[in-house]
Amino acid sequence: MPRATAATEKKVTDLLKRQTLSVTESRKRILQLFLEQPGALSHGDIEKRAGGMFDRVTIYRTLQTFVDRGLIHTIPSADNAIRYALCKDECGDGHHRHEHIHFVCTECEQTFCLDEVVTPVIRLPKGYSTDQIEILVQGKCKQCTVAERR
Amino acid sequence: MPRATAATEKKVTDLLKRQTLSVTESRKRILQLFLEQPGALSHGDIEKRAGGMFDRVTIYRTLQTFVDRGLIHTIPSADNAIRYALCKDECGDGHHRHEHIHFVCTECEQTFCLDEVVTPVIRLPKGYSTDQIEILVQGKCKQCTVAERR
DNA sequence: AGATTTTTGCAACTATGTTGCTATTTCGGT
DNA sequence: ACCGAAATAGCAACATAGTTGCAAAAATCT
Repeated sequence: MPRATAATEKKVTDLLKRQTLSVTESRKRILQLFLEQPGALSHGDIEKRAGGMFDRVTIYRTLQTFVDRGLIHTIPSADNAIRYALCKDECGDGHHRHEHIHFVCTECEQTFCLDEVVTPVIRLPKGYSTDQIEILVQGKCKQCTVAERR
Repeated sequence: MPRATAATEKKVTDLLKRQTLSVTESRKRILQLFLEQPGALSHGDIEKRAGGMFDRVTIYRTLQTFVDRGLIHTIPSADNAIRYALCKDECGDGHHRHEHIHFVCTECEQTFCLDEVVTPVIRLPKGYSTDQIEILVQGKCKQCTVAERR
């Protein structure tokens, strides 16, 4: 877990300022963790990777703040461990607009956003209305498929 | 929460025997809870509805057993509360085959299986393979929509 | 730099989920 | 209907996850 370079330091600071959030150590560090790697992170993942640098409560609150401001979004799961991933720029204060699906790899156990796969329209029976659609695909990811062929 | 009639008593007993599970009070009661109402139930829901009749651990283990035997299936959620719903007959020992989507109502907060809505095929990028697809739609359900019009 | 506002860390608490062990219940055979 | 073997339930203890109130510390504004 590399320390922040000047460049990433500036990047996370900018992201926070853009959301009019005060720039604090924990926010910078947690945001950096998301930028450092492609997958989604659970609260527990962050706690481990931050290495006891912050209080658990701070991490909970920071994640909640990021979700509220549209910096990250939640990904449901079947194992009682909500994961969080960075949002693209379209998400703003309290509004999340996600058209992509989420992929859970059974090999590396990572969860990714597949931005290039758009959620299809789901036709519901009469009387039902749709607010939001979440698509969770489980399988083997690209990296793990390649790794296995070797 | 009505006590089991002779008819439902027989029904749950038959369901359990069909899976070669021993017929115990807790299994009968928990299965009955699922049959009594249309929505999905979380562990907590069952604990409440069973009214302290069984130990928490028993409920956890019973749910796990039911999932293993294909009597019920899990539904992921974004609020760290896995829900369980009855399976149709196609699910057997260790194999779950679900083609339906799940609907979460924002009004009544219930989760249902929409058996009539089939999960679409999702085309993934090269290198990814699919084991399972879970579709979670959030919105307002039929009952709540009707209730509001009155 | 100082006042104000926001955020953090701590403590305490609730809820959720797991494991090992023993007592009880269920089931198959008679 | 009863008995022994096997499965299940309950208990205790523990582990993990998430919440709230409050005082100390840090960030922001001017």
